[in-house]
Amino acid sequence: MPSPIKRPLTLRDVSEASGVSEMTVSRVLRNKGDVSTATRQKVQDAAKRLGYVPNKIAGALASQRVNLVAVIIPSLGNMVFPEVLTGISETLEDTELQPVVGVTDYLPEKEEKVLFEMLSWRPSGVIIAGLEHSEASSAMLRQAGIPVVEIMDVDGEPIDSCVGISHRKAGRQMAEEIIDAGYKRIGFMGTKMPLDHRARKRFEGFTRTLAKAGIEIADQEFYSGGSALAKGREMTAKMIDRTPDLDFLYFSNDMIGAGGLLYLLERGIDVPGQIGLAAFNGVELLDGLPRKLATMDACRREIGIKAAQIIAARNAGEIPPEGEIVNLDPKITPGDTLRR
Amino acid sequence: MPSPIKRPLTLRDVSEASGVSEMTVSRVLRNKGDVSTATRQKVQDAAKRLGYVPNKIAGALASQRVNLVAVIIPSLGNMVFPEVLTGISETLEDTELQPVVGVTDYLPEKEEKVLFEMLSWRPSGVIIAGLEHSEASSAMLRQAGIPVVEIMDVDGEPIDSCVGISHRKAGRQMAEEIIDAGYKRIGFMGTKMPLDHRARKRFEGFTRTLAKAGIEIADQEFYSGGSALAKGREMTAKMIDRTPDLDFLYFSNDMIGAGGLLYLLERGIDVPGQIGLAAFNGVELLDGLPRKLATMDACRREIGIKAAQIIAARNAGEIPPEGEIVNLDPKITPGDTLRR
DNA sequence: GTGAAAGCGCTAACAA
DNA sequence: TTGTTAGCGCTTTCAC
Repeated sequence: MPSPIKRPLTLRDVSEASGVSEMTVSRVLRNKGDVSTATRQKVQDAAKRLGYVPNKIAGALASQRVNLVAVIIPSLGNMVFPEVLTGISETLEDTELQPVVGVTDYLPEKEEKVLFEMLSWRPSGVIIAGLEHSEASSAMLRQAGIPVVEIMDVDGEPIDSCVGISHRKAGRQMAEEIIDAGYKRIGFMGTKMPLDHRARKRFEGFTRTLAKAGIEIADQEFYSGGSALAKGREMTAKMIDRTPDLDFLYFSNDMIGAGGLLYLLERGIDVPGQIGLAAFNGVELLDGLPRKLATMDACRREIGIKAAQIIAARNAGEIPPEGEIVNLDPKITPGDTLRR
Repeated sequence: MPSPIKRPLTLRDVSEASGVSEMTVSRVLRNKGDVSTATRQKVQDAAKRLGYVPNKIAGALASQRVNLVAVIIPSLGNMVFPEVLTGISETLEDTELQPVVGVTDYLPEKEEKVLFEMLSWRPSGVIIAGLEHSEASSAMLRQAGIPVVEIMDVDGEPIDSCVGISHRKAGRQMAEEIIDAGYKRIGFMGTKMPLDHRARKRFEGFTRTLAKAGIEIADQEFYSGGSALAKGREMTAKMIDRTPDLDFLYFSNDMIGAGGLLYLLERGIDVPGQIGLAAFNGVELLDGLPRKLATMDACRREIGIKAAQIIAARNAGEIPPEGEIVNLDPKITPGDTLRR
């Protein structure tokens, strides 16, 4: 049993316990430089026996290298972001880099705070959601002198690199699909979030394309807070009540779309005969629904993977520090709530 | 526009730019000690103008204090854990502490790795899910010399403090409820995860209580991977096909429960008349379902809040470093899938 | 293959 | 109120 020392152990403790100089102990513990098998063994034994945990703070300060990647996202409650994180983690697992997550709750001030906080740990790179940042945040990112990858969106001016989809195009594509299918009286439901720029861009792309075809949104409804599934249900009820001649509902996310779908089916409304439905995101959840909701894949895992690859490559010095723009292609899943 | 310096700025830069000693600059930037308003102003101006971001690595090393709390959870995809995180974040927001999340994927080896990694940053405390850890992990936690709070579960021997519910009791309570309602032919569906000890304990509490009433699980089914909603649907279909005389289905989580519910309703089966249903977790999602699924609240936010409070109090030296055990009481939400 | 010395950028403790 | 000195625990560099 290891001795119950309260003060955290230092290299020196291992050095003394093994009779090897601190420097050599350090080398063994980092697998750096040539060390004879004998001393290596002595050191490893001692370290293990004592339960030594190296102090990264000191290591980072001395080496001027911190193998952390700051990942800044708006929320963890959305499922969309955990999926991006999965892609990032998977990719970084093959490197010495480690992701550290910060959450902004879609608030620019909080983004600023979180960013400042993370940069003060001198990470090797930053992956941050969105292209819209406050003056201060942009300045910090630019000054940081480390690779920065803005993700999820490509509609705008990246600071450095950028991996995502065009949400304007996503909105446009869905609108085209709906127009092609012959729907005319279209209702929209979304979140009451002026700061969710991606949702806003999708909406813009959507309405503009409809407008070009001479169609205007016939009704719309926004929500905030609460269970998205329940909100989708409620909003749908309200909307088809208020505007009974709607023949299509476009939801800004899958969860409210699922709520709407469940409600319509319960009411015995023919989907997609009487009313067509589409949403956005392509979350796994949808697989279990009674009918497959038309949606659009936002390439979340791919975004995470690509972003992490960019950081890793830059960190390894493989890529000249140049901005790279990766514009992924969101694909429509027609499902069976969109008549053909 | 700030000058485009590539080397990160140091205190010294601010000191030179403001004509104030490094030490006083440090004081201003940390709001520590008395500094005249004049110098304070000078320093703040200079820091802002240069875009100085303090180096926490150096600060932490010098002060021997790191205001980080390591939070170690099995997964981010489960919604349960983001909710715990929310409670933790909220609570720590009022302090100088910051949560840092690590994910284990329910793998003990990964837990060990993540723990080692996090401890090497010398955090001020650890919040870790579960009471079951490898020898090495337990040793690290014990040796760390910082407050450790094990969360989600109280059925076992905590290393230090512990906040959670008794999953055995949760299983027992649900079994009692079902027995009281007069159900006799009970099917169980859960995850194929020998390492999810909490699910295991719930199952044990459940079956034992049934056994005491002379009831045995009539059928069971386990899944892994994929969309939980879809799996719930599939498993339910398979099970009521295989064992048509079942009058109750108990699901180990709400998502598969929801899938089962949707399936049964679609098939036109009377719930809870012909078949009763219950699940576990009390996730918000359930609010939007056609029928309210009976479930049990696992007090997730509360657990996060309480755990963070313990760490914060210990960190502030308010509480003698003694193990505290908080046994929360999970409450049954009967919903309307359990006949009375 | 191994060790000694000199910092990394900041803060504690003390002095002025 | 302000400044000086001496590290924090490690790694870099260079000598052996």
